Amino acid sequence: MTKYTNMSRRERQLMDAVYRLDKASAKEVMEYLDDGSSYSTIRTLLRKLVEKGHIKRTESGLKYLYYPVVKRKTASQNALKRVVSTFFDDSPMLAVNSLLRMKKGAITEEEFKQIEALIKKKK
Amino acid sequence: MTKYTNMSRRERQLMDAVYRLDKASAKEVMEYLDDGSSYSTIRTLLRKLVEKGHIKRTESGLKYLYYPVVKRKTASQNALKRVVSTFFDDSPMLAVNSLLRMKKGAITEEEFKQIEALIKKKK
DNA sequence: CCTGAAATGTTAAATACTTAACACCTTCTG
DNA sequence: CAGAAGGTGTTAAGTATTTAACATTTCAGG
Repeated sequence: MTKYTNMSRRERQLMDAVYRLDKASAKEVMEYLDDGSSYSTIRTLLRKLVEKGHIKRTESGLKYLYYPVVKRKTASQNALKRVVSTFFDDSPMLAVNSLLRMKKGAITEEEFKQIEALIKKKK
Repeated sequence: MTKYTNMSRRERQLMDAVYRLDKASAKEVMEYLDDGSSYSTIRTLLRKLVEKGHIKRTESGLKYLYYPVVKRKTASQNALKRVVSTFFDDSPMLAVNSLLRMKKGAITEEEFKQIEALIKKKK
């Protein structure tokens, strides 16, 4: 039984915005998305996300700031897992491969060192 | 203006199934998902995806096999890009980092060689 | 042949998502 | 202190998604 608790398209879109902005007012989210939706619409969507427990909000002066319930780090791991599972046969290494190819420009010395260190730790 | 042509929740779910199965009949998709949806439901969803141009189908005996229009490789790159952009500040290297940490168990000699080769090519 | 299994095609109701209008509440400013 | 600016809360209509029923087709076996 595949559980099926993902978000709707729009909810996902809003969540992505909130994750990128880290913590944002309705206005900031609206400006970030910049897709013509009214301020009212964005507010309603954010409220729904709060109701569903995906984000919380905190007062900041007279307005609210919204932020994700699941920490960015956790969410990023989940997102990667999903991609790895769907497209890379559950092999993180295949995904690494793909990312390295994707990267524009050279890999700097520093980046190289970092990867090397991680790999050593693993071995 | 953020364009907003993503799929619905359910569509995304079906597409993921099709990508994992590579090419599958409605029945196979249903069994893969195993979420209690009726066969009829799965078929309707697949038909919609065909209508929207996300998948195609080909006859195989008396049934149809469905397969994605966008190749697995392309789709995987897009998916990675989205995650990297949302959660890793557009830095593929940060995502690599995260993937290496995620990987269970050690990194084999072969895997290490492969990464090394890729990095060399980049430098 | 004729019947059942395994598909498919079509359609429509139920639910969920999406959008935005309208009314109200604080500040700030002239 | 009136009213504009920038917030908020509530509500409801319009769309899209989601589900599944029902009718139809094809083919294999008795």
